[in-house]
Amino acid sequence: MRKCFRWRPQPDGSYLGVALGQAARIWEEGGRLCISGDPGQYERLWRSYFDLDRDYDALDRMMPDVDILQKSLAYGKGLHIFAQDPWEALCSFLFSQCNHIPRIRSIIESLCSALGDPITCQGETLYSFPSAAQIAALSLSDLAFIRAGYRTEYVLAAAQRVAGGFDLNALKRESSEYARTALMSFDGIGRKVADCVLLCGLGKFDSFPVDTWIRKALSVYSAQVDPSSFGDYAGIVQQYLFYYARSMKIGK
DNA sequence: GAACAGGTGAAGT
DNA sequence: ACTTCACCTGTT
Repeated sequence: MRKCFRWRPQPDGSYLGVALGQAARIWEEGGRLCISGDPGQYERLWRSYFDLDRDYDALDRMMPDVDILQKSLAYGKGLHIFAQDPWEALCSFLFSQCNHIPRIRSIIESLCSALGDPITCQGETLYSFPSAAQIAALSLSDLAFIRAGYRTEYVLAAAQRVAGGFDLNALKRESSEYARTALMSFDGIGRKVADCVLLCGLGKFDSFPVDTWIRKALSVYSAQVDPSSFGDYAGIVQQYLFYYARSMKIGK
């Protein structure tokens, strides 16, 4: 839920969201995750999207005895990294630069509700994330309504490139290094955004995005962390750290 | 109303 | 190679 901007809490405690063109309601019942829809849809979509087959508890045994890492692990217990669509992840993290989470959300929501396809789920209407082609068909001034400032140009240029044939999904099969370099060739994508897309959009769990919160937390606790020592759990460690640092406002 | 926000890229040392 | 700054705009 942390790095995903499209699941909204509902009055009854459940969450409503859209992913990969499908809508669902999710809630917790007796400590277990429940997802609306039929078993076929679960197998096809949600099982991999919510990353339900990974052993997140492996970190309990692997996490070094470093104060802040242990605190983060205890605090964020239960977190999962969602397998977002690469294009949606790319846009979301382009919007995220120098922005607060509520504003990122509102930019994405206005984009989706204006351009996405409507999907009904249990009486609610939600909207899919617009494809690159849908966005590429518009001009910069057409897109002014999303109020994303200078980031709109980045997203429009990326949309034109992806709609023109750049295959983001194909990067899943490449090495993290190759995919990172490819992502950083987009205007407005630097190391941090690229690493977020690697982790949340391309399933590269060795990616460890370093943002201001991670930087501050590590420096306040004067902790030395070598992401590569975590192997394919680096991204999950990063999520624990981020969530803890952000919630505690470490360094503020 | 200034300062800042889950960065980036260009220009300046 | 390291430091500084502008970039759009909503919130604090």
